[in-house]
Amino acid sequence: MRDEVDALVASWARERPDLDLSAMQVLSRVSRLALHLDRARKEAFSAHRVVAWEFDVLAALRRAGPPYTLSPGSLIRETMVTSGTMTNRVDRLVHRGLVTRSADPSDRRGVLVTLTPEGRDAVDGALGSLLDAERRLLSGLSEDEQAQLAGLLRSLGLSFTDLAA
Amino acid sequence: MRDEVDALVASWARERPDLDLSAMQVLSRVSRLALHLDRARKEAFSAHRVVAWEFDVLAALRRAGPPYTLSPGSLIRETMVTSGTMTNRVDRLVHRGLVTRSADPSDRRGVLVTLTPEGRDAVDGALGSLLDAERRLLSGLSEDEQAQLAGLLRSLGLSFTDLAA
DNA sequence: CGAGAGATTCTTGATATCGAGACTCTGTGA
DNA sequence: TCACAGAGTCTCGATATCAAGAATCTCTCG
Repeated sequence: MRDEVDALVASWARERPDLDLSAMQVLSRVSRLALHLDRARKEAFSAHRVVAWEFDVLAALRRAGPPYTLSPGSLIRETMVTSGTMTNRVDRLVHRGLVTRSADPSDRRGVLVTLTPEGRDAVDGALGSLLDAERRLLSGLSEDEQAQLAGLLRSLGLSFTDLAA
Repeated sequence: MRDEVDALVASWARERPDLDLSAMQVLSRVSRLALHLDRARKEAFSAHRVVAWEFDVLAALRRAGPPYTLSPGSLIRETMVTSGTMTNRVDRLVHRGLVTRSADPSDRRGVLVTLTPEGRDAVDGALGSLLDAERRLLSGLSEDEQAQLAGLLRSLGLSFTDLAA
């Protein structure tokens, strides 16, 4: 079976027969899959009145374990966004009652963001729907294939970050 | 070697031992790789004074072959953005002199977007840098592994779009 | 002990996106 | 032929992001 990326590469090959396009076969598929995945996540979250960026923040707090508290700096590192973005996100989550913001008693520069019970319910529900949706999306691959794919993606990601460093 | 996703899954497993997290092993890696890839693309394009969204539009026109002309509707389908976004993109590319906009002689509702020689130079240069960067990012995998990965991603993508339909 | 480098968070302004709806034009069916 | 459903494009308002810099506080080192 041919997919969109095969078509993409074929049209580049027609116009630029001088180039080696093999890298596209892998990396264009990664980008396209990520796009489709974003839409699927959005869909999965909608039943829980949560959008993707909210989930990212709430999930980081949930994963931290009780008392479900992290600094904005930790949240920035976990979610890979800038500090301005995180300030804005925390503001809106406070306004929705899903997290609270309080002063860090041990560092007067610092702030602590804590999940409320409502926030915890929201993230737990959304995670369930997300995992259901993801399993459905992966159902076309056998377990062996899924494991193989996870392994190759791990290798690729590790060599990415090595190159960046 | 462990990566960030192994750590992510491990912390979810600690907090939610009741859930089956295997799907994350594949799909979280896809999302994260796409993020890193976006940054690498941006970097590769910068030498040619092109940003990613500009490349996406110019590349669609370049792939179409002479006379390098497409309708906004075709560009929307190629680049997977909304019509409002495409209007805005074409406006700015016209302003930069990389494309022209003209009336479609055969349909008075229609518009034709055409690559200028400057646009063609820009996209050809950017494509070269992009492919160089992508090959570097993939250099950690053997050719066999790259082919295997491309094949698995193709299967996954095809089953995605089947499910969406 | 005090100065300055660094950490932490927030503010501001520029940018780019989406979604919904407006507008114009095409082409078909009665 | 003429209404009208639908295609194609654009406008507008809401939203979210980033980058750069300001403001505040900590802590090391001379």
